[in-house]
Amino acid sequence: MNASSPGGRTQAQRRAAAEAALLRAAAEVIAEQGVERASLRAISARAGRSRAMPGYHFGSKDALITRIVERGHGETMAAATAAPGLAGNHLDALPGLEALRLIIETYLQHVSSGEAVAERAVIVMWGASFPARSPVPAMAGSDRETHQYLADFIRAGQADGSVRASLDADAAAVLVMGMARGTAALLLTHPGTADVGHVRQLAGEAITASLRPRQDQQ
Amino acid sequence: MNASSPGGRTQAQRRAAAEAALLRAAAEVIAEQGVERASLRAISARAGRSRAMPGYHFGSKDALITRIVERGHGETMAAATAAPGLAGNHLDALPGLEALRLIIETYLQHVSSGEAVAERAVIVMWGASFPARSPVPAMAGSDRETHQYLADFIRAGQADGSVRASLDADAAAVLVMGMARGTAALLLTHPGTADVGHVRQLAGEAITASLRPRQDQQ
Amino acid sequence: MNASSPGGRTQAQRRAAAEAALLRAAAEVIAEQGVERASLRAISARAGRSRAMPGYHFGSKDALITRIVERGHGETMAAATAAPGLAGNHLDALPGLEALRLIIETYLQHVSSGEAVAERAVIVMWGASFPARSPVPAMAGSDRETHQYLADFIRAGQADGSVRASLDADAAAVLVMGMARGTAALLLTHPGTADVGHVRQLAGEAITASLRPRQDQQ
Amino acid sequence: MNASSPGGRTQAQRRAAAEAALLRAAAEVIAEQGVERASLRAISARAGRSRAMPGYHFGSKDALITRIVERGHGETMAAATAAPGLAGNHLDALPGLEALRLIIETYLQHVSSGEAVAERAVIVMWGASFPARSPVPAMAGSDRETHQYLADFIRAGQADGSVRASLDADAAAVLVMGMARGTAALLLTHPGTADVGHVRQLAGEAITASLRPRQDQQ
DNA sequence: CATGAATGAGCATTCATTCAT
DNA sequence: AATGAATGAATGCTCATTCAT
Repeated sequence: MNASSPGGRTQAQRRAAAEAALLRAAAEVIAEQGVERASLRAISARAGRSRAMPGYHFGSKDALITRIVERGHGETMAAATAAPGLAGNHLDALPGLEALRLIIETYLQHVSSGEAVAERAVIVMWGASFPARSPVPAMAGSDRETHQYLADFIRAGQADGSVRASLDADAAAVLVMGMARGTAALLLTHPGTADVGHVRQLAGEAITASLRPRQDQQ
Repeated sequence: MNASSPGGRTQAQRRAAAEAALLRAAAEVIAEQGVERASLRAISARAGRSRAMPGYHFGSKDALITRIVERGHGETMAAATAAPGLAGNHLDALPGLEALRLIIETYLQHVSSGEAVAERAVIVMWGASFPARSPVPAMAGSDRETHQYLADFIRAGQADGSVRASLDADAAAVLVMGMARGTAALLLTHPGTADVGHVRQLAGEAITASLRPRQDQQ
Repeated sequence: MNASSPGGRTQAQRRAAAEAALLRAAAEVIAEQGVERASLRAISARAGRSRAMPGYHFGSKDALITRIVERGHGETMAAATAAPGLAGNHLDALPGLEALRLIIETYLQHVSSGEAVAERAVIVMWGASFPARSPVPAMAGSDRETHQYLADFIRAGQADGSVRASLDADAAAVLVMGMARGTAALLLTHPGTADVGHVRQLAGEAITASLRPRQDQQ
Repeated sequence: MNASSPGGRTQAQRRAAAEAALLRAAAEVIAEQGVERASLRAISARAGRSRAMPGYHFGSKDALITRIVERGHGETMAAATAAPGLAGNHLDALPGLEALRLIIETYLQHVSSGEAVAERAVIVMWGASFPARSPVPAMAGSDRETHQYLADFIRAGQADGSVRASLDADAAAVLVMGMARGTAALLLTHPGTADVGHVRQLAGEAITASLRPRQDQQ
């Protein structure tokens, strides 16, 4: 765009690179120290930039946090959608209950892999949002989106018969989301307590067994 | 003890009352503002005491937090044990799976009631313990105790036949605990999203359906 | 005095014992930590008494400090007077210059012995009195007494011919006192730097050589 | 460096000016109130800066104190080297004993002049270093340097014959340094007690008379 | 476009002191 | 006579933010 950028990298590109470096550093520091303890100084230092960069690029710490929340939400959604068990199929092609189980198992697998810094940061920020006056207001919206995302799959499952029609879709979504986030948090904070694969499989079974139409029981 | 205190309030009683007031106030402020934002000033003010009291009674903020964690852990255990559905029976008299379901349902009921300040504070502190370097080190021990408590019921269920013998008791305990804490957190942070009773019932069904011996499937 | 003290120890004796224990503990803590860092809590703890005892017995920290200053001053004077080289004679029987030299050498010997807690505390409090607004106001009076004590010996020496008549007795007293206190402080803070005996002997020679009547010059 | 600063005050200059103002203010407050009573608030206020500046420029109070110690040490050395009696000559050109006497007399003159804020601060910090656990750890190194500086002159005097060869140079250095610091402290804390000129002259005579080779005695 | 100097608010903690017992 | 509970003031320090360069 700007003809004055000689090296082939436009200013917009440099700006985007700087922001990406800051966001990555922020996610790392947040995952390590928590939202409140993650100082802009530490984030700037880890990103190798000057202390004023966060304010310059994002305006305030709250705005930076909001960006991290959105970014982590997006990455989590993308990772869930790109489930390894899909084999090219789209998630919507599966029965609702199967899609739900696959999403949760993929999520637990992904989070526990140790590579998902953004997802870990999201869990940390989720934890920080528990107080009544949350210092991460952006988390509320992200949570609502996640809830709707899961509830929609449950309703789809009720439509296609894979999910029991009589149950409250919102309550089921709260259960599924709470189970996924809660077990993920425990797996991260208490790594050696249980085998990740077993937990993941059990989580899938719990979803399937509790949401499917009643077969044998009356 | 001291005969010179005629009014019925000994110094030990006054001290205990002051500590109780501080602990109650601390739990409230933590539930409202979070662990880091809960300043000793605010806690003292809410307890109606001077700013130096937390330091005088507990030595440091960390020690106060530890006390709150222990207290909340104890109250949670007591509330779970005193389940309303027990009707005088002891928890150990039930089959392991039934006891587990009762504990979790009681917990969710209790937390959502709005009266359980200590339990809500525990959830908030649990959320604060998600970063790799947790500012609530005492939470780790409390979590481990809770895990063992649940795992023991699961193993008891495997012994009495109410829980599938082939599953990993630790993995199951992680799932149950994660589900309970995670759904409780969601119910607290997003109150109107789903009906508490439905979520509680679904949680119980998820536990029962996923841990009981397989009946129909193969 | 009080007939209600059964054990043979009167209340006045018990009071004196408590005060002595507090004063000894205070001198120790002051020698270790300095005047400002010597908290009444630490002093009480070292004396094995309750935290309110200093205030009860001395009224305030300043008053306690004043008592320590007076006590240390007295002990220093007593130690200087009981010089080991006197062999029964009284200090006043010696020529003024010789008495002065003996006082200083005894003082340096005594302070460096490691047993003189009160004297070390006096040096520490002397150091604390260097700021323009001293937190040890009692030190000024003690210093003045010491100055007069030394100046009197110098004037006596001028009268008996052992000290040069032409010199300013006050200036000489400042020099002698500064030399004694300053070298004592250095010996205490930098123990291994020089041999105590050499320093003590040199100090004596410096006093003798600079204050005696001129023999060879002119 | 930066061409965009037209007014002649670069950022580096502003930083240096701010640090100098803080150091000067710190020396003043320390000389007045002592090291422990010299709060960063008071220092900032006297420097006309905000309360966060000491932390920003020096990191901690200890680091600031260390800077003051080094600065005062340097100024003291510079003042001693630039003795008014030198008349262009270098200090090393004099006999060792003469140089030593000149250094001490210059020091006493300089300190008593009332203009030497840094030197007075050094004396105050020296006094604060008397406790066994000194709150001014940087003073130890500064003292050692001063000791070596003086001991080297004494050894040079022994080499050139102006100082008695048989004496312990380290012991003599302790005596000279203790005398200088001690008398300076007394002159500052008890201004009217003795004439500064007399004390200074007597100090010089004491050094000369006690360190020179014995002429008449024996 | 980007930096670092500078600020004011807030934090946990320690202290000498006072008071009821 | 003696204790420990309780207080308000003060301290060093960290932080997000703003501003001149």
